[in-house]
Amino acid sequence: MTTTAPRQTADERRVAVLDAATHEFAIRGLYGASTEKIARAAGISQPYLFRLFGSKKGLYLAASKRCADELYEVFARAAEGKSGVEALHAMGNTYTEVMQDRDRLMLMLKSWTSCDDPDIARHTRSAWRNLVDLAEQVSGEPADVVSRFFADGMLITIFMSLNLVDDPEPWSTRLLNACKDDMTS
Amino acid sequence: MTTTAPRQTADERRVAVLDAATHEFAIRGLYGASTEKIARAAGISQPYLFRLFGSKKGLYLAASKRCADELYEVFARAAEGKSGVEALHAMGNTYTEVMQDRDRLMLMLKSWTSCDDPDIARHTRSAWRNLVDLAEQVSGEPADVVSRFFADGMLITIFMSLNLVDDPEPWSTRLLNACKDDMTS
DNA sequence: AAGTTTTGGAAGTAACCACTCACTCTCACA
DNA sequence: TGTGAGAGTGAGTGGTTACTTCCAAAACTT
Repeated sequence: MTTTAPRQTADERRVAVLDAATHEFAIRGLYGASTEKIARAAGISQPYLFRLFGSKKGLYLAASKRCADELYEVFARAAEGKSGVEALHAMGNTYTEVMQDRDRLMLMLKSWTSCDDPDIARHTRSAWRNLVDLAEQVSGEPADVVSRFFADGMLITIFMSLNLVDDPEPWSTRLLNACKDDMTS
Repeated sequence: MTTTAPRQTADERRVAVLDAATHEFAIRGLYGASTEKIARAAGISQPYLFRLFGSKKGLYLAASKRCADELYEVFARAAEGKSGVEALHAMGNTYTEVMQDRDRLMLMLKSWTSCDDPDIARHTRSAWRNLVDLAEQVSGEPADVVSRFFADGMLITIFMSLNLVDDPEPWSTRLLNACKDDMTS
């Protein structure tokens, strides 16, 4: 008597695959990750993964897109009903929370820096444009304030990827404190 | 009558291999780049590449290290005889010049964001520590000024990798102008 | 001239890769 | 009860990969 695995809809499977893919791509990148490992981690066979997402790059873009969309949503919700620097601070606070999820952090970062693939570059540019538009419109602050918001965000992001937040050094603590002061409340 | 290729010393070859490796790793990253292609681009066979550098990761680290060392040197020379924000501005100006070399830019960025490998992470942290120490000591400015210097640098770097400097959009120009204003002179 | 070191490569090896083909099984519904 | 659509995979396929073994020839040393 063999136990029959419960069936799922394709959409449910897609979510599971995206979760596994986010993890693998975050660690090893587009080229380093293996579709076989992703499929097994999602509990399906490798051929089915290709049926669901077409190609490895298709899967990468889907995972990357989901990440970017979620970040946008979180930002928009955080700033709801706020304006000015108050809105920016709300977004900044949310950002550091969201990026505690290391898979999310590393996948975003990898997409931002893997722009030698034109498809990834196009997606990344549009994700950035959306975020900047949101920050400018919702805050109404001038470019130098918004610029500083994103610049501080980038430094924090790089330092998080280097694990300098959980495992700090004196110099990194100095810089982080300074830029957190004007990014969050 | 076959023309005999002139022999070179191992050190000369190593330089050629590092040049080729910097290019390939910058575009495709540690996992995506092929040692075969790097060897051919450097004008040698693949086995000899492994003799010169031991392993693919060894080569990656060597290329990455050379890049970081050169950046440090360039910074130190730019700030020579200067202090305060003047020193930072000199370093900022040099930075944007140096990073015109896209191979250098992308390889640095890839190292900063490929920290799931402990060896790469260790190297990246120490490179960052050196740069921050230099900026703090040579400028003598407080942490918030130095922090802003690096934060602006990060935003510029990401935007350069996204080609938003050579192929700008209105929103990116706004942000870039704002942060260039207080990073360079 | 003999011997040693160093530069350099031809020819593998074993593992892994993205992706395909042909196929089975389940289940909703007519 | 039968049929068709969607869920799911075993077994490949052709190609690439990092890395090794072993050998050759040039160049330096004595």
